[in-house]
Amino acid sequence: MPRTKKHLFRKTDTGLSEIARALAHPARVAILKELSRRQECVCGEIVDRIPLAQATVSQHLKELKSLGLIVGHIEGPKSCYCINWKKLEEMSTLLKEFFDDLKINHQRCC
Amino acid sequence: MPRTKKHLFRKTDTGLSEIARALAHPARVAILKELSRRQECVCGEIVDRIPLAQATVSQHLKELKSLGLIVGHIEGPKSCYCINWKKLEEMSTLLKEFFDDLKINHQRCC
DNA sequence: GTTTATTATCGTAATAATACGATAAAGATA
DNA sequence: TATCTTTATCGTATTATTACGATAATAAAC
Repeated sequence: MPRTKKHLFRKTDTGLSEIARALAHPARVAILKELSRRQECVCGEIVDRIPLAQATVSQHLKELKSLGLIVGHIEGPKSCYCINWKKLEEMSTLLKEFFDDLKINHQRCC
Repeated sequence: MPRTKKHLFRKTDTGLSEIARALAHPARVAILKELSRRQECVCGEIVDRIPLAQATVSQHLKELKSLGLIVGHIEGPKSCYCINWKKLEEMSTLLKEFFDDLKINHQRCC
C-alpha cells in the first residue's frame, strides 16, 4: 500500500528532509566527524573506528557519497574519502535557514 | 540479522541522529513550518495542509511529539498542537555545534 | 440521548533502511 | 604468477518506517 508520497511535498521540504536523513544514523554522524579530523584523506581507518562490519560501513559511505557530502576516489587497493566542504556548508546553511524561518514566528501560543 | 547497533555509538552521535531523524520526512518538516506559522494553536487544519491521510498525519504528529519537538493537548473533540520552542532551540543549537565542530578542522585535503 | 465532527489508535500492507557474510575487484607485494 | 590487502558489491535476512482504511473515543451540537 505505501507508495511513497514524498513527491507531493514542496521541493524545499523534501530537500531538507534528505539532508536530515544523511545524519539520521549515528554511523554517518561518526563517519563525518572522523573524516573531519583527518588531514590527509588516507582513509579506510574509518572502518576500524566504526563499530560495524566493513560491508556496512562501506554502505554508509556510499550513502554519504551519493548525497555529495563526501567525495572519494580509489587509490590503488585503498580508497580515499574526504568531506566535501562546499556541500557541507550548503547543508548547514539550509538547516540554519530552516530554524531561523521557524523562529521568526516565535510568538507564544501554548 | 540486523539487530540494530545504534547502542554501540557515542551518545552524542546517537542523539544527533535522532534529532536529524525528526526532520527526515518532508511531512514532518512541513508540519513544523505550518505550526510555526499559526499563532493560536488551534490545529487540526494541519491535516488539510499535508497531502496525506489523516491517520498518517496523526502518526507523524505523534513522532514529533514523542521527540518533544511539539506539545499537544486535547481540547474537546479537537486537538491543539504547538511547537516546543525550547526543544527546537536545543535542537538547532546541537546541529549548529555539530557543523561548527566539523568546520574547525577544515583544512584542505582532497 | 442521538448525531456529528475531530482526532487517535489498531491492524495491516508495502517499502525502505540496516546489517553482514561471501565474494569480486584491483593493485601491491612476495 | 600467486598471494595478500583493501574496499565495493551482491544476496539476503531482519527491522523500521510509511501509509491508510476502519474503528474507537470524545465532546460538542442538535
